[in-house]
Amino acid sequence: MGKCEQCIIKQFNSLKSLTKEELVRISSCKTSKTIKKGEVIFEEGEMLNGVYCVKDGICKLSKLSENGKDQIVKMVVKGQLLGQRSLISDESSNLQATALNDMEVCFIPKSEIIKDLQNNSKFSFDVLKEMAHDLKEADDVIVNMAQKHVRQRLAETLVYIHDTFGNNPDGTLSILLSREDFANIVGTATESAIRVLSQFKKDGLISSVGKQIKIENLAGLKRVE
Amino acid sequence: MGKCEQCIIKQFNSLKSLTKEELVRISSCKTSKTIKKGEVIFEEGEMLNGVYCVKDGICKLSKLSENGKDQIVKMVVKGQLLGQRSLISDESSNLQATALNDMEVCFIPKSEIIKDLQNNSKFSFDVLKEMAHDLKEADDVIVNMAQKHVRQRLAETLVYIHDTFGNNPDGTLSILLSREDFANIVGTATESAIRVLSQFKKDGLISSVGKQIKIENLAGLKRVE
DNA sequence: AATAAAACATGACAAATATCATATTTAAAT
DNA sequence: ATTTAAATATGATATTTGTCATGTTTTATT
Repeated sequence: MGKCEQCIIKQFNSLKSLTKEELVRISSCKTSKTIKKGEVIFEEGEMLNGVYCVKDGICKLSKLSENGKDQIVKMVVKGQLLGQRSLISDESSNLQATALNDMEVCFIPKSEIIKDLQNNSKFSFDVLKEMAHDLKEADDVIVNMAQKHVRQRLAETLVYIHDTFGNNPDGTLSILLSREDFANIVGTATESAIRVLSQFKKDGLISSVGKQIKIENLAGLKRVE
Repeated sequence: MGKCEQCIIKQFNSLKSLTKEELVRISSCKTSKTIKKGEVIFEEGEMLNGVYCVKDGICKLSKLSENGKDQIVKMVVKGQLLGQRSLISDESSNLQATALNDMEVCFIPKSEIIKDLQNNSKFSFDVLKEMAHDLKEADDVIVNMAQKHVRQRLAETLVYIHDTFGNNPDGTLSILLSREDFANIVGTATESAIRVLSQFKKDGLISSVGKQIKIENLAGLKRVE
């Protein structure tokens, strides 16, 4: 099993602020897991006893609404941590995590993380900064949900995925999402998401083959109202 | 001017985790301010060089959307802190803070707070916990905005205000909001908010005299779909 | 007290979105 | 390779919500 001290993934998250000694200690008690596409990593309401460090793959964080729809709140990719919030507030998870493709993750037990949060102020300040950033993003999503149309939210989602998660050599978005996933990000009916994407295609803003989507006119997408 | 060590307000927020020495130090550099109803405490995009501790009154945190509407993201009442997020991520404020009634606040300079965040791990863990809680609330709001109807969101807002901020001896909600404020919380047109509130009144769920709103049927409001 | 300005209220209509029905295509399973 | 199931697509229609117009009430100002 890999050693945390030597793992390059940590430089992308707050674990980079741990000392070598702390990393060695964490390395000795962490466990590696492979998670298959579609598998649930943890459920809404589940008590987490640790955090996951995503070494490879992508997952969605979603919450089931009373109307039976799953609202996707955030996506977590390679390099990021999963489950910190629940761990810190010592509550059961508010969201469900589901793998969007095959994943490699390391699980670090709660007790170890808490120990470091209490002793290493650089680490805890780093976690704090990440949380502050997440909160800002969440506030922005609230405003978008409340004030923008489905068309606009979907256009912005495409731009966001393009800018944040990058794309394949052929220019297609690196993340494969079903139309239903898009609907659940934007907060609309699947049919509506399909309709809007079809329209974007007709308008030459995107092209698509199956789930593979390519942005053809980024500036145009940004102008969608 | 009051002394932080003796101030009872701090027990409601993370400042309670500061040592007596830290509180004395902060007390010596804080400034008290009175803010009139309707006054802006800080604007969107403004760089904050400190946090506010709310001694009395209530304010709204909002963000201007491109369509010209002000989305209210959160309300901050007596006992809570204001501006921590921007301070921690070292960015300009993402939201505007506006007093909903006359307020008493203490302003604590950034340098003092940062010093304590770095040296007092109990304090920083406490701030972290509060932030984690805010993030959870924000995620819930996202789901509600995306999946529920205006009627339902407004009913839940009334219940939330009732449960969180309490009510006056006569049973009316302790926070006075205009119909426009309600619309800006729920993310709808002012006319729609007015219509829905009128309907709630007809249905006997609430009663109202001007801005004074009284919940007449809490269980009924919770059942609104 | 008179006037002006907000805030509140409501109708009529338009736009956005959801829902239901039903093909068609694509992927999965035997 | 065939069958089955799931995902995508699109039309028709209903519901929700927004916008504009206009009137009334409340609050603020002189």
